[in-house]
Amino acid sequence: MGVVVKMSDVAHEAGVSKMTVSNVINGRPGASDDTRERVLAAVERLGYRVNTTARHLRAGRTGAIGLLVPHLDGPYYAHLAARLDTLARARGHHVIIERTGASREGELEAISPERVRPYDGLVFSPVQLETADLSGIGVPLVLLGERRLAGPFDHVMMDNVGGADLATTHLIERGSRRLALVGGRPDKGVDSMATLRTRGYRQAHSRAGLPVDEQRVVDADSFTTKDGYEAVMRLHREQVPFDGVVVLTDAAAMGVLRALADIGRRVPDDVQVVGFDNDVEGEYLVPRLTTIDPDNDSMAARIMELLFRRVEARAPLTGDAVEVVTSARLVVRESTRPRALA
Amino acid sequence: MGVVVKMSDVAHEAGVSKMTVSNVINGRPGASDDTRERVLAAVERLGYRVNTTARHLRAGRTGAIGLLVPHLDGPYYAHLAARLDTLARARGHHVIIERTGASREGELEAISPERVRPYDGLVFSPVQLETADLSGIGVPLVLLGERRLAGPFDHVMMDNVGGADLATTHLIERGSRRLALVGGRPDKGVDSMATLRTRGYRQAHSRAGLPVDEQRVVDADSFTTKDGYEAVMRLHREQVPFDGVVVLTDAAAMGVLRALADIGRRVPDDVQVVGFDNDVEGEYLVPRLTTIDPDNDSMAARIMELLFRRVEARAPLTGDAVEVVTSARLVVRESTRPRALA
DNA sequence: ATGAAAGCGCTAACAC
DNA sequence: GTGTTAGCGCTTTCAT
Repeated sequence: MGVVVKMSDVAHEAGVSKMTVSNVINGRPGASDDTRERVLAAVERLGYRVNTTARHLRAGRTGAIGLLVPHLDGPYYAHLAARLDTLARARGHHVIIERTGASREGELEAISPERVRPYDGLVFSPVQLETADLSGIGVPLVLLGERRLAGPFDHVMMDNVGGADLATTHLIERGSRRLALVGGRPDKGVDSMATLRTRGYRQAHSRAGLPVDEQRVVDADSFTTKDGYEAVMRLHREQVPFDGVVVLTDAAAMGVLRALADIGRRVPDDVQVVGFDNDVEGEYLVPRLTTIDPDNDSMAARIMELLFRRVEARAPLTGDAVEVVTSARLVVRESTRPRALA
Repeated sequence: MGVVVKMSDVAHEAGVSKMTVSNVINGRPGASDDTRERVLAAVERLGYRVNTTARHLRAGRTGAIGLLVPHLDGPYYAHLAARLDTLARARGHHVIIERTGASREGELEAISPERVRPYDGLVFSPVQLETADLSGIGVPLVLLGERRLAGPFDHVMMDNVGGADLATTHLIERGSRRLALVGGRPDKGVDSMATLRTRGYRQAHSRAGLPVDEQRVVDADSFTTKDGYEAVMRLHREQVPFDGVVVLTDAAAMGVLRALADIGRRVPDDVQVVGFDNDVEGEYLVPRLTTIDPDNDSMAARIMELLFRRVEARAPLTGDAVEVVTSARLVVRESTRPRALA
């Protein structure tokens, strides 16, 4: 247990040199099948595992990928972190999470040379910072999230517009004509989750040739369950007619469902509801929530692909920045009707 | 930017040897004040930072602390992870999060020699595993959470019993006599958050000489907002009288507050409510939630203290296991009455 | 009080 | 196809 097996032990056991062991372990060519087998057998027998610290020292790397996120309150970034870490491990790295607090100072500190030095690469979800703030960064960097920063940075974002369009179109196809939007927000030039999803809602309407009734577009502070509940209650109080609700998040959709129950409207018979995010809870609600799956897994995969392209090339900023928008998928469950109405 | 300053550069700049630089940097004795100053000046001027990878290689360590948790759904473990990471960094380490999925297989895999090897130490919140499963572990380990495993392991837990007692006693002192317990669970020998907090509720009653009316002890599936809401609705439907509610979690307390509003009972005038966890949201509820603060920060501090005691001694299991119970604190806000009634 | 040498475990570069 | 040499940046040991 206490004994640590090193490469030279394997070399000795297999009757070869350390270098040959290294070559075999790393799948490099230039070792006969015979030698390869003996080495692998020795590795197996001794239970050898490479010392990544030594490998990183030699390679001039640390093995750490920094994930800079505004907060860890919701499940979103926590899940993303877990997913990214799994992917990083497959490449001999690991993910360190740093909270920026969503403030300009917090973000500036997090990307300062001092703090950034220990990382081989960075995944950053910016809230306040602009392109200029990132100019001197000496580390491979992938941007994440709604904010589209011009510049030489790879950027991965979920398809907020397309997803909301998908959700809205689904409700229209299944017979709703007066669609409320819970969490809608006016488009003031700055992209955010809310403005982008609102754009998708409008886009679907215009494609279907349906007008948007502005009194049905209700803002919802922070997209919590409570906000969703109150948004519906407000519509009800003000007697705004609606037969479908597009909700900006599943959390808020939970509140929407409860509110509809409280005011005696059946889902999906009287009102259809569609959420966004595909939170696990949605599957256990009554009725089970139809929602948009932003496919966070493939988002995480794309992020790591882009990041390691640069990490491995040891080139933080080689001109060709890539922008990836991962495609959203509709998950139909019980809060929308099983098929189109006549 | 691209140039990396190493210790030999500093040594050259200060006109001393690497060894002297190392001594100064690490605060070791045996360097004249004069030399020390020159070295520090050189460090400053060149912007030198130690290469932790090299340091760890030399020390035979990795710098990684593994945090093995069942899941990352709620804010609880996410916050803990962030807190632990901050503390670990102060000691030149960092925290890697691993999800076990709360299953026996998941936990066994996570503590397998293969997976554990890359860590200098482990913080583990066990759900299924028993002492025997941890027997051969060759890494410093601190256990975390409700489950009290016999054995040579340090263990840190929050004071669930004391906290619930504190909450219950507070309600009694402020004049409630018929206290409901939302999330209560019968004590079947296996300790869990729910059974421990239930014990505190009973303990406070018996100390105050008050009987516990079992029909007021309501189970709540998974302590979500919805569970809390439904628990109160059930009490209401079954016409169980109550003038105070102890809720096992703040999340559930949110549902309790809404339910009380729905059935027209004023808080704290008709019914007092106290939660547990001191979630940030509690401060923004209407009324603001009185709650128990489990002091997660000092819990995190104790965990790291205990862990590094072993990491630095390079002794995973030196006989003297410590069990720490961090003390809970009452946070009085608006959901309980400002002072004792006559 | 300070320094020189050796080596942590691995791999790039160059023999053989 | 395989081995040898050298060195990544740091710290332990032993001299001075």
